[in-house]
Amino acid sequence: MRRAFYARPVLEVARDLVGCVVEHGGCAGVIVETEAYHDSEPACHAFVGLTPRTSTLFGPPGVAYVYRSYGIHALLNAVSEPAGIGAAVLIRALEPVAGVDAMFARRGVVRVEDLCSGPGKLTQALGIELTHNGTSLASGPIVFSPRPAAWRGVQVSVDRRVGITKAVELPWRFCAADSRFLSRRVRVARAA
DNA sequence: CATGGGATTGACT
DNA sequence: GTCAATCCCATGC
Repeated sequence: MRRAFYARPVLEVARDLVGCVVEHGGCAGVIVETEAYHDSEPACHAFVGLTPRTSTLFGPPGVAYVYRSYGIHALLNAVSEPAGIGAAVLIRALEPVAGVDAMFARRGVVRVEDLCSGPGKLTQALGIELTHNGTSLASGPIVFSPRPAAWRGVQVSVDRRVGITKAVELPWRFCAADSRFLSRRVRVARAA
């Protein structure tokens, strides 16, 4: 997708990225789970303002923001909203569609459901590293492309974000309904 | 310069 | 269900 796709409200970008394709390292997968982050809320790294770490988030949209989580995992985000606004979409899970053998080799698991069903898993499966921070999602090496025809009308479920301690109430997680490749099940809304 | 806290995962009880 | 691994960076002295 071009830059204009990402230069929109991050909630729209997060929803619209479900069903799109991510390619890297000879592998590809369809995005089945995303989360939105915005500098107006404390769960977002950009909440603290412009620092060396957050400069990617405040930069131009359509760029990869990759950072290390828990000292171990690289997490992939798509910088969104116009430059000057710190916002990004976290890619949390993929349905593997190409290069599955390479994914198994990188992951060392036996079930296809374990390849990309989490934000740290999918970066390992695709060989995405911290050095990809700041690279264009249009020209690569990580490339995002529009929904294949079969995903054009995908049903998207909404849920609260996973693994955060602040702004936990915001319904900013978007999942392909009924996908078996999610990092966790969508929590069904409880009756009031 | 020292400290502390994670947008997680996998191994283990 | 619990818990440690491990590193980047924001913050505070």
